[in-house]
Amino acid sequence: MVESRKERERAERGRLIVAAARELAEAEGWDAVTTRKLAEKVEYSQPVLYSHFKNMDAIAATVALEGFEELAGVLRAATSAATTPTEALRALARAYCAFATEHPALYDAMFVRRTDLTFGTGETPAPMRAAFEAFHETVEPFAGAEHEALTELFWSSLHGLTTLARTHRLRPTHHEERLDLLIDLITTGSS
Amino acid sequence: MVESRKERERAERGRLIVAAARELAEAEGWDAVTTRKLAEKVEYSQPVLYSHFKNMDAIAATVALEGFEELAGVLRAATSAATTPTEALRALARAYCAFATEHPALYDAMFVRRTDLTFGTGETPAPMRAAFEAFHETVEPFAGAEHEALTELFWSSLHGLTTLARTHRLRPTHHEERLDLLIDLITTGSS
DNA sequence: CTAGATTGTCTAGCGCTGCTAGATTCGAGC
DNA sequence: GCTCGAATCTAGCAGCGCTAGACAATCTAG
Repeated sequence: MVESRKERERAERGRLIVAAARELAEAEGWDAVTTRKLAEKVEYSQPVLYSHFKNMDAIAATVALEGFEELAGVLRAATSAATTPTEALRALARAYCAFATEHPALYDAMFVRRTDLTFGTGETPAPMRAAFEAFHETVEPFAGAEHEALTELFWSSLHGLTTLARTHRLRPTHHEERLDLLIDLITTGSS
Repeated sequence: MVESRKERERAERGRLIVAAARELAEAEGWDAVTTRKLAEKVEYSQPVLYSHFKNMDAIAATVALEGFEELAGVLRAATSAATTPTEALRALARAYCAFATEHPALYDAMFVRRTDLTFGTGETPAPMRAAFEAFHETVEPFAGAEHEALTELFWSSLHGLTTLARTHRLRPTHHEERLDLLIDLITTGSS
């Protein structure tokens, strides 16, 4: 069928656009991801971008979704290798920070840039829920009734550590020490 | 002396620019703070802005510095009213989050926007050191050798909580619960 | 195999941005 | 009142997100 071939080619070009946006963002930051540069990179004119996505923010949101899938995988891999709950917690924290450090632009799209991706509602996309679920499960052995709150707190703390460290607002040499301290507080916590 | 009058008027206009930028940012977000709008607001042409500041980022940085002064004052006031270390810690956390909530654009300039303000070095401006110092002192009763790290961690956790909450990435109804949990972890911590 | 319709793509342009060179106006000192 | 330097503005550059309308490629029907 001609239609299905066209559909496939079109989808392929959509993926090409997202990949180009991600590459450009990781290489030069999101400020450098302009419609003109992006169009040039995929070797089409600017209007083509708008036949695939509503606007630039939608492209960034798609990149973010890709990031959530990868993050969920990375977190799963990290915790599944651990043999004790504390080890799992530490592995999760390290994996999360490593992910943020290795893919700063991706992390920006996921957690820093303004986005209309909805968190914590029924419409939250599956990859986002999966990533959050990894936190939820790993924190479980250390939580009581406040399980949900501890999950959010742990995630928030890691988010704060990574973002402040990345923008040179924390001493760059003491990352491990801060992380160990966080793990320590949670594992020897009050619950 | 004529020169000193000119100097005064010039300084006054500088303050006017910063105030206008802050107002505009709080009212419509930093995206709306453009050189043209800013120039119109202070009733001068755009080039005048550049005779006071190197560029728009420098204006935002000056707004940020103003924010650090205010934050330091707010934190001092909050902790000084407390009678126990735990109360002080809780008051600090609440004051910090309240500050971030009440002045979102100011908070952005201080902690989210890319800036060339240097943290944690010898050249760090006094207001920034003062704000950090409030954290440092309040955390002290709960810290051992890792005093510095705990300060950074506590600050990072609050930063993570506020930024994620503000961008609708956390359940909006459970802010207090998360905050209490953080205080609980630190006060009953391992040290 | 060609004619016409449809789909896809591009060119050109709008109104905006940060920033600046060069013209112009203002005001102090004589 | 005039001159000269400083202060300020006008006008413009290059680039931004985004889109209308022109054009080209492709499919369908005769």
